[in-house]
Amino acid sequence: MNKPTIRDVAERAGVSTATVSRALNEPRSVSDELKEEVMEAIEELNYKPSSLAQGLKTNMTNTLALVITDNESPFYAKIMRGVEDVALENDYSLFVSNTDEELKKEKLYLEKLQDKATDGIILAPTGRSNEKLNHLLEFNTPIVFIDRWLEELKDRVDTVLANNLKGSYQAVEYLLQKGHERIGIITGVKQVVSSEERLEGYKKALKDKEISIKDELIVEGSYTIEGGVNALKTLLSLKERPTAVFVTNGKMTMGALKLLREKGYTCPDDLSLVSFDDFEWFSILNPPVTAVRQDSYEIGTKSANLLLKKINSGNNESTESVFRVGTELVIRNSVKKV
Amino acid sequence: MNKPTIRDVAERAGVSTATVSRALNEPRSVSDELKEEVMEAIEELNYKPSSLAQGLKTNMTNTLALVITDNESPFYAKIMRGVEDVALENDYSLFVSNTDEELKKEKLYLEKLQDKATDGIILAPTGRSNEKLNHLLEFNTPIVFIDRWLEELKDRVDTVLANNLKGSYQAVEYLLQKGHERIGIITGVKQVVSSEERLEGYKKALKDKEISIKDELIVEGSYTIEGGVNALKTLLSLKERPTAVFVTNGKMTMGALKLLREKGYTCPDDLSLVSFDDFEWFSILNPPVTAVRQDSYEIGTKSANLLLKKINSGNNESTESVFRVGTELVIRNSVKKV
DNA sequence: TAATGTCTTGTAATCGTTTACTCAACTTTA
DNA sequence: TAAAGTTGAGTAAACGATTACAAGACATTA
Repeated sequence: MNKPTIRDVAERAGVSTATVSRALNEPRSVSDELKEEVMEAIEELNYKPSSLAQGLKTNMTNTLALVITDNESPFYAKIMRGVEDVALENDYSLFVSNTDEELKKEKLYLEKLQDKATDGIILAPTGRSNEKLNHLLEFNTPIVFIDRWLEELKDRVDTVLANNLKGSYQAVEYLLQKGHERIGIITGVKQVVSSEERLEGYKKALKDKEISIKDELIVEGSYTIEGGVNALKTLLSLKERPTAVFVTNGKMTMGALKLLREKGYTCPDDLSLVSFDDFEWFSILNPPVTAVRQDSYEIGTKSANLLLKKINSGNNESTESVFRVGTELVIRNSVKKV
Repeated sequence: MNKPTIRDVAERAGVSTATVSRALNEPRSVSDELKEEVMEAIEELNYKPSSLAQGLKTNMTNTLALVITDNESPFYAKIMRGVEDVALENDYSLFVSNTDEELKKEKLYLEKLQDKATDGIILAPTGRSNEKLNHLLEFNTPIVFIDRWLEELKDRVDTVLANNLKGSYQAVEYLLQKGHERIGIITGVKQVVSSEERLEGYKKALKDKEISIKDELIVEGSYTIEGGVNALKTLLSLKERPTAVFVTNGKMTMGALKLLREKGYTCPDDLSLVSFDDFEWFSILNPPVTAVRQDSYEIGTKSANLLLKKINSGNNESTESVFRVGTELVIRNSVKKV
């Protein structure tokens, strides 16, 4: 059976297509009798207006896109939830895609989105600028960044992200309170703000306690499990080992814990650990891991609401530009007092 | 700046819109000179054909939809990855939505998809039939089920799912080998095949060893963390406790482990445990959890490929109807010998 | 009663593509 | 050299909605 069109409905109800359209879009302008006839026909045929045709005519598709780096990460999975909930509430559908931190894939997806005529895009940029993004901006597609931003576009695109500096500061401050002074940090992907900010929080906390910052204690883990493993390996091979590490995202924490287990080290006895990102399963680990929780669901809802506001206002200028979402240190048992 | 249309390109290249369209869709039918002119104009304007208009004309949108119950579950997150990878390879975009096991949300999303004119849908049905699904089928939208199916639609819709019975059987067989005889099972959502099959595997393994099946050892956990907690509570409150439990999905395993920790029980000393679903973090738990791994990535790729085949063949009849993906028992340390 | 305004409805153009038809300009063939 | 075939282009009609415009039927007003 073919999908019914507005013409089928019109015919069945004995009215013009204009009347059907009006019955649906501005019900008050149609008489009650006709309205009823129309609705009946719609019901009988299971008619739903074609979004394609509507979109073509109205230039609105009621579609958003979420472009993240990895939907398997609980961090992004929760963000996606937030975005989806807001989208659903406002009757928008959602495209989702993963870039795997690859600029190439980011470009590819943005290009596809250009022609899908998405009403707006929420993007976690991989870090470098790219021409497809500029095309989209030229054509006034509303865009909101999450978790990261691009320096060159900072004044044209709003960003929603956690208060990385504060969260990071709290984590390291906590380690200091517990008596640790030789604290390693495993950092994320270079050129990505969230990563840089977390490093800064670490430095600031140390500085405030007048503890010198040692380059050897700063190791890059590039936000992956493997990276976490290797970075911790490096830290553990230091002549003078750190007594604690601050791991700046959940995936790398997973890697770090894996390595500790393999090497037969126990946490926190041999090494204390605090993680940025708090995953659900942290609480059933042995020991339960102390972590900085960022409210990723809120990053999702906030960015989606922001995007919708832009779409609806038709105003594509950003005013406030950076929106911070709170963090919270969840203290468990992976840090020992020294 | 406004999005350039095919007319803008045609004008700039000094040809008709038909030529532009042909240059893009059947390059051999256009002379090299004109083709070059056209391509140049396209480049200069950053022109991308409007999918909306194309879709309206051709009835193909190059869009798939994935409707799952929970993208935060690693099981579905991996499936999504599989689907996305296949989609990207074939130049399709992907809508994703969560039903939270709610029939109401399932209906809502399916209804939205009807008018978006998605080329095909991959659905993890919540378990009960629904009229929106029937509408879609009436209008010949290709659909593939994953992880579950609906009895009434079994002959009209193909399904891709794990070999639940075998995986389950292996898990319980393993427990039996280790000397356990009083084995509890925490089952999933009722009316859902994957859940029923896992229960059956459990029963079959017991029967084959001529161990009687006790109703009190079968408790429903409805696939949620909370459910896992409560179900295990029930099992532990039995006069005669089981020495092992088989937990039939990863989320409930999380709940079970949570409860054990709270109660101060240790695994496997106080209770052995095997999980259906193998999550990445199982290996860093204490003890690492023995689990049945289902290749969810393959469920994703297989279902997507199947769907694409249906879309391309225009043939919406299902022939084989059920596709099974292998499982594997990953033995770690959560089962002790008795 | 005629003029004016309001309320409903229909007609037809339009959004940006694709594609069935045409047709002119060459090639080929006998 | 004339008939037939091949190529490469353009014209214009869809696809399924929305909406400016027109117009008929009433109600209102002077």
